[in-house]
Amino acid sequence: MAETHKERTRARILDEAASAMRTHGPDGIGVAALMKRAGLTHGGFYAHFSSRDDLVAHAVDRMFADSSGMLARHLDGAEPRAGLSTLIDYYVSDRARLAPERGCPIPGLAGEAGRMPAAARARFERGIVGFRARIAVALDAMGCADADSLAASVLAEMIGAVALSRALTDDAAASEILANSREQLKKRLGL
Amino acid sequence: MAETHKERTRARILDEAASAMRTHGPDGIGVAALMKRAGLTHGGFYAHFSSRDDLVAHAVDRMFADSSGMLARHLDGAEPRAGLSTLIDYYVSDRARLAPERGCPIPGLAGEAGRMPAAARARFERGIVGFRARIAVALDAMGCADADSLAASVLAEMIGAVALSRALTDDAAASEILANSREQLKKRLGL
DNA sequence: TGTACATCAGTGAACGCGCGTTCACTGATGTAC
DNA sequence: TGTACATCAGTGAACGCGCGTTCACTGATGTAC
Repeated sequence: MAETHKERTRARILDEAASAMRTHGPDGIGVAALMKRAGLTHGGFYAHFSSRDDLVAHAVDRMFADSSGMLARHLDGAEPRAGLSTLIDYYVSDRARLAPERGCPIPGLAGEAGRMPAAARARFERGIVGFRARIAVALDAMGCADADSLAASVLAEMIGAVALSRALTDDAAASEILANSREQLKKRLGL
Repeated sequence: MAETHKERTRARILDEAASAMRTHGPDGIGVAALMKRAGLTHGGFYAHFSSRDDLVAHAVDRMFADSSGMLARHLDGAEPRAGLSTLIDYYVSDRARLAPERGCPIPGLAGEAGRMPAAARARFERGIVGFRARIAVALDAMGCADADSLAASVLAEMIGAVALSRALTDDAAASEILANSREQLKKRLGL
């Protein structure tokens, strides 16, 4: 069935919310500013979401939907070693560091996930668990004995490196952190 | 010289601010609530800090002072392998996961560091660089060839694992993430 | 095909509230003589 | 040692502002006949 006008509007609001929240955090954008970005007035917000908390929860889903598509593009149907290698290069990168408004929300928001409203937090958790599982599947296909445990460790370094690099103001130092972790990650995995 | 009454009061405000901000983020506590926690009324705040941004900057310093003391306790004067091993066990732990209000601010705040006011961000960056350097010194003393690069990678996994574990609501899963990373980190470093 | 009407996405003014900040004031403390 | 006075940490009322939320209304859209 075709997407209705209302569904398209809602998607537009969610896109803007996901983008703003990845950059500025869950409290980083207000209802009025968000609706303005979506080309609407603030009063109309409540035709689409029951409250701001409701928006945050759905925005988290929206962010992980993007993230999941990115994982699929690298891992699905690819040879596992090659897939993981390109995933690491893509994820632990200056592109990711410099464009927090797009891509995976974990590096920017993991620290605040515990303070999110309950519904948003639960969806964030689901996103993390899913990400880790995708990596574990690839490691398992590579013949890793402790794929699950290693997947968690790899995810931790990936998101830790991106988060650290974003916290630095020195561009060269930030870039170097990422290069280090790409190298160390691939070395650990024998890629 | 003895600490004056005013200095003691200021330290009390900073302690409360550091504790609240580690848990609730830089915007997580207001001036009024903070001063109440310190046993004062909100108007007195401006006798100690020129603005809320000024407070945040000094609170970041306060957090890293605690963190630096913790590093010194584990690494200074200890055999480097033993020091790093106990540091990893202490840092990547359920204790750290469950008590974000104390200890190192990096896992909880790295994602938001980029959005902090400039002065706070600069201090946060200094804290990260210092932490990494302490680990690098220990790795170098162990005879590591690429101590600097490895130190960044290790720090990334340490803070990534703690951040991930705090984002999970499932206690067992959160605890397991930490156990995984402790094991993987020590394995990588040959500890 | 053309008119009448119901629906409902979106408008924009208004609300109560908590925020950071200001400021005239208080009252305890410590120095001067 | 005792009194007079200056200092200044802390008080508490008030400010303007932006927030999330509500609500009476508008006007374009699509269906019924």
